[in-house]
Amino acid sequence: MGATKIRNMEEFAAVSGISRPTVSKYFHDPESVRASTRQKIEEALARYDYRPNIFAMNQNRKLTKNVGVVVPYLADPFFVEIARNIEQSCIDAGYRPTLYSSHGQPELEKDILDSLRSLKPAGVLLAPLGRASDKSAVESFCNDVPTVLFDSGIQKLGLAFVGSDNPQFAMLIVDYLCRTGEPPCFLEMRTPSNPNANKRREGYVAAMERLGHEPCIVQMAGEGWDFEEIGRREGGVALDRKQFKTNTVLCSNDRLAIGFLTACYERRLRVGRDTDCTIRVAGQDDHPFSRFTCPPLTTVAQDYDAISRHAVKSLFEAIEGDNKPHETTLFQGRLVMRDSA
Amino acid sequence: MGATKIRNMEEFAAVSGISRPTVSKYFHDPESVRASTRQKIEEALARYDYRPNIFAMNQNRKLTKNVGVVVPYLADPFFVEIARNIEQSCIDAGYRPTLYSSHGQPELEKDILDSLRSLKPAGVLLAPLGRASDKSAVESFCNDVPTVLFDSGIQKLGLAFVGSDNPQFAMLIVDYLCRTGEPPCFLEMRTPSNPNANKRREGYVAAMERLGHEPCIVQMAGEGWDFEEIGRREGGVALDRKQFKTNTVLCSNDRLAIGFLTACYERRLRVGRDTDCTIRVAGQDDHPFSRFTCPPLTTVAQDYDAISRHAVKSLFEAIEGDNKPHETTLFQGRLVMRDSA
DNA sequence: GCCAAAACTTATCGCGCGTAAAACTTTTAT
DNA sequence: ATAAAAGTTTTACGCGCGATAAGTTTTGGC
Repeated sequence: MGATKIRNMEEFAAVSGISRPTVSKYFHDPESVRASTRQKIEEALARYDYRPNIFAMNQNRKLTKNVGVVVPYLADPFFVEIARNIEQSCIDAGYRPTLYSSHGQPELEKDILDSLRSLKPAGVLLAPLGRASDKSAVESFCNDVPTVLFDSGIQKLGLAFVGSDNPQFAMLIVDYLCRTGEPPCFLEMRTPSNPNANKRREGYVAAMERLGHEPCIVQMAGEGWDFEEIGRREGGVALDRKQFKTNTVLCSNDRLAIGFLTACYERRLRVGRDTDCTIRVAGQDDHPFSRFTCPPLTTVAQDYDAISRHAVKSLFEAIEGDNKPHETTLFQGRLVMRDSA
Repeated sequence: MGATKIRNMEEFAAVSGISRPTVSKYFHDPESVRASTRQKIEEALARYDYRPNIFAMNQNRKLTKNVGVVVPYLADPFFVEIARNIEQSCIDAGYRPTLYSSHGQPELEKDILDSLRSLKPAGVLLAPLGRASDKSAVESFCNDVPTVLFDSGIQKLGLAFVGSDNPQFAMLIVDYLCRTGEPPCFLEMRTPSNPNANKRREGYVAAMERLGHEPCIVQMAGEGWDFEEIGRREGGVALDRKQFKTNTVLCSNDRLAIGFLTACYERRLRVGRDTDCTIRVAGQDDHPFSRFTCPPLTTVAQDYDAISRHAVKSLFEAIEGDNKPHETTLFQGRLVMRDSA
């Protein structure tokens, strides 16, 4: 450590024996300067630990190194997992990710996009609220800022969409459930926040028809993102009303399933595939907690890793010039057999 | 909307009929200008929707309006809940919160603090990793940036510490468990990441001794933040080894309890307070999922709301000049009786 | 209506860096 | 060896705003 403190790039350039514009170039892209120059700068960097003023940098740069990551509901560990992967990929690529959660509130989502604009981000990875999103706000945002949508797509907005092949999810697990017992009923919210729910229902219906079974869809009342509570309360109502025509229930997602398992427990129904069980329950997503429900939840795993990796890749390709048309990438689910079905 | 686009404060001042320095003053604090002036500016604001360049603002201001919020592990919905409250309080106070998660990695925590420095935040709300934190890094950060610690305190670092009265948590639930059945054994990790765990153990021991029972502490192997899996795997080992001297297990926190419930399920142990149950399990925290375990988990609720509210309040008081000495504020827990104990 | 205080205007500087142009130096290719 | 290419230095300007000083207008209390 040098004793003198470096106050700005001018001073740092002086102690490293390089001119300021070249130093500036170095910070923009270390590879863009000659190796001998780079070495000089890095030696000075080690001795004085100077760091460019981030505000002054971003003020004049057309494009900052900021990347916004927006998820609809951070209380869902699924999104935390995705966010963690995305953040890491961004850092590795030399960008500064910032995480935002809409917390299920459309107003907040709008505010986030609004304040994100003023950060002049190089790009944004956005998982929109879905049905509740202010479409025109999202659309105008996508027009202004390079944005890749993930998890839940809105029309063909943004540079690309990366998500899961939801119909395949449903088909995969319907297949499994039919092979191993009675065909499943489908439990979902009447007005799901997330458009993926519709794809999953359609996948369920298609799979059932293909296998020659009549679909049985049970829809629950309730709004918002409090899925577990809705699954418990309204799923319980459905149980009491005997709305399930078979002993097998496929939930639209794991969080509903977790709540529904509680409803079953409250009614002393044994859940599982053993002979002494009266009901089978399955979910979709492989929520981090599904491993720990009682019984552990059989489900279809989203490929968190592939989704986050590909979303980041798409964004950076677009930022760095590749002018591709809008592309939708969907990843397959993987069956996770546990004890609940 | 006016047709002409406003490029900077100069132009905006022109269309609003006010001088630039006064407009600047307005954006710094709307109350600091005359009502008639404020009205003129706000009318122009409605017509032209100009927003000051955030980078130029922060470059010259001694203090930005940025507030950093750092949590150790976002995959734990407890921290999401706290973060959500804190974010809202900051926004209401006119600040810009930014959320970071250390994701259980000490290196990442250090990086976050490092990059936070360069954002010149007005203040930071930090829930450190705890035992794994780089103490000297946290200390030097606290010396440079107004920081309020929460959840897990490190010595007397920072402006203040806001958390839960952990000994009281343990006493509260030990009391309850003893009143309603056999005295509890205490299940925890051998090397807990979080210093709160030690306080809880001490509270447990004190409460047991006060009630004339011999403490029984079962410690589990395992490192990291994967509490549920540790509770399941190592809790299961403890069950198999019959390490619990009574039929009641108090877990150091809810996430361990959630995993431990799975371990019980795997061994076909009925958990609860009914006569046909063989084991009672309780947790501490009132994790958002505890309502949905099977059986629902009896626990001690952290006062999320009070903690987040008071942490933000402490920070803003300190920022706005009150030069108080370091103050520790602990909130009481509330017993949440469910079916597991 | 007077007068001091408060609020505003005008003018000017500085922040730390990006960026561009022109002259210069080093490296690479022929 | 020579020319071309690539990298570097010097010089200079601009970004959008914060901050300040000196002068002008408005306000509110009497």
